[in-house]
Amino acid sequence: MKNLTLKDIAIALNISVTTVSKALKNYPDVSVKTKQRVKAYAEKVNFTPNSFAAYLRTHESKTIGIVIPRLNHFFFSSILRGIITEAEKHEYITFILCSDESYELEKTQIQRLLNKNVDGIFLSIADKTHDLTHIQNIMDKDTNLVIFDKYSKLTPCSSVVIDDRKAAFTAVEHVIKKGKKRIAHFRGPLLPQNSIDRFLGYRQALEENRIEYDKDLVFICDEINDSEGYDHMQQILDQKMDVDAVFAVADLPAVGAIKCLIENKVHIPEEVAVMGFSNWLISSLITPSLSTIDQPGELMGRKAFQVFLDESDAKKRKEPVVFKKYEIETTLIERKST
Amino acid sequence: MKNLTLKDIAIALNISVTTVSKALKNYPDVSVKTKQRVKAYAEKVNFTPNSFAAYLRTHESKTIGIVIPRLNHFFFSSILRGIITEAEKHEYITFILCSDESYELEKTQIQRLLNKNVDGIFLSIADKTHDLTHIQNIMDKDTNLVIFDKYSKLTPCSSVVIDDRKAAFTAVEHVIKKGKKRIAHFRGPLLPQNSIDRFLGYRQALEENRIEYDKDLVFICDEINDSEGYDHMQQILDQKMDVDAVFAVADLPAVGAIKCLIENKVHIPEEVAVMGFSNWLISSLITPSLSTIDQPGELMGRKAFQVFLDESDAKKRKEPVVFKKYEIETTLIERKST
DNA sequence: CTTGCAAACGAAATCATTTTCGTTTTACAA
DNA sequence: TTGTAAAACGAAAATGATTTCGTTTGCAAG
Repeated sequence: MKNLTLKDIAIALNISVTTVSKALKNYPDVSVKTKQRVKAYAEKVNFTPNSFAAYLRTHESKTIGIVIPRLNHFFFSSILRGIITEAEKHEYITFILCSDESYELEKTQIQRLLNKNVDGIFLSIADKTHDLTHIQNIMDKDTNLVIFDKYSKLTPCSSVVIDDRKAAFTAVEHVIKKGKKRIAHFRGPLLPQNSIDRFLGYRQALEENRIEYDKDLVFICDEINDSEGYDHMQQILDQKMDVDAVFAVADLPAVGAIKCLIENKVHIPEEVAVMGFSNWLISSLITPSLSTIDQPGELMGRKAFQVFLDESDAKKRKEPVVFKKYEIETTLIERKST
Repeated sequence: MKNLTLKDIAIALNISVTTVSKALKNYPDVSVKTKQRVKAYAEKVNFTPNSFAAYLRTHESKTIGIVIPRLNHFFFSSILRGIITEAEKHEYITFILCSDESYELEKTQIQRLLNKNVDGIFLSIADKTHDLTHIQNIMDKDTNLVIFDKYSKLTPCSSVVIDDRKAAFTAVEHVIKKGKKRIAHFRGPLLPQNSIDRFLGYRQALEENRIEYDKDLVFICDEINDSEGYDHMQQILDQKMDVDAVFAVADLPAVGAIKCLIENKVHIPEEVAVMGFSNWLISSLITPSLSTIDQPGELMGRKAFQVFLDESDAKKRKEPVVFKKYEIETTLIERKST
């Protein structure tokens, strides 16, 4: 069964293709009677206009694309959900690509989205992304771009992020208020701004509470997973370091640390408290449950789409687009691990 | 900066649009010299053909669509990853939609994909899907369909699944071998075939090991999450039921059960063993770690795409398409909870 | 010098929709 | 009855790539 076209309807009703098209789009120069006839028939035969042909004229694909560094990732999945559901409400449909934290892939995938003439691109840049020529390509093609979570300070576009520094500050201060003074930090890799900012928040919290910063208490997680957290924790225990709390850059390393502490029969939080970051589902399910910072992914996704829509509208009205940085509020979630 | 077209290249090189198109697609009736000239120029100006215009002639969109019931879900994310990465290798790009387990949404989303003229649809049907008219729409439009994980026995298409019954059988037998005899089952809702099959596997394992089936030991999880597992477990403890193991339909309810057991200071696995299903990341991270059945999502996704590709090729060669059911192997993962 | 043929190129149709612009029809006042 | 404006409709161009079918050119054989 081949696809129905305007022509088929036109022949069936013995009118022109033009009139059918206009009737369906409520043009004023079609009589009410004809409109009804056309719409009724289109409904009956379940006609839907061919989006490809439509694009050729309108140059609106009603399509967006998302590039994220990881797919199997609670936080990014939440963002996806936010963008997709919001997009659906506005009749947009979403391509998804995963860069696997690779700059090369990120580049080709963006090119692929541009080739598909998406109306907007949503990007969380990979840890290893160093230059921004691929982003320039998006600009050159005049495609809307919204960056979320992982950003670079240099990108000429709007972004939806959290205040990593402030959130980390809150997290560490919470631990300090619990009476902890020797707080280790499992930080992320050197490159993405997020891990830098969270580290800075950590330092600032120490500083403002007159706790001396000890660089030996900072451990780098090259990959943000549980085993790095486990290993760092084990090292702390092996070396009998004086540590009474850990603030991890994300929930997974924190969970790894907890696993290690349990296996070594160290009491949480009495002997060592553990603080995560992101509020993944897992943080509420482990025992003891993990205190963390809630990073509302779905909300960020929805906001990102709205930003896109606003800029898209502005462009249509030929207004100048001003780039903004939207900071979504995070909240401290206190659980048993602190 | 507007999009480059064949015409732009043609003008620049002072040849016809036809020749440019043919040169880029390696037609034999273009001289080697011209081909080189065209390709070099196209490369230089970073030309990519407009996919919408191409579709209009070829009727191949090089696009696929996935509809899944949940997005923020470890197993489905893995499948996504499998399909997307495999699709990318073959120059396909992927739309994603989420039905939220709603039949209505599933229906409209499939319609949306059909409107976008995707070459193939990958579907895991929602729990609440009862009739299959929307699937008929896919057939009517002669679009390839591959069903994975959640399937219905009635759908006229290929599917990539696991043998839920056998896997559940293996899981329960494992628990029995550990010396357990009073094994409760937290089953899924009544509708999807998976929870039925897992339940049947559970019964079969009991039967073949001469353990009497006790319907009071079967609890239904309407939503497959941790809190239902927690609540059922609490009920078992409150009523002091004679239970020495639990086999849950999925990892989340199993994790809930573990949480409950820990809080009630019941020893795992000595007093009560817990068996999950799916091998979510979380199952290896909690303490005690959860024994489970590994359901290789990414592999299933890759297989699903290959099935699509095969059927797609068969269609192109006008060969008849025979629908097959591919069963992916699952493996028992023994951890501390048993 | 013609004919035949292959190599190289291009005109034009095609895909399905949108939209401009022109034509026909209708309605109503003069 | 005629004139005129508005209402209703349709022809055709345009979107950009693909592909069929011709056309041109050069060259060799007859």
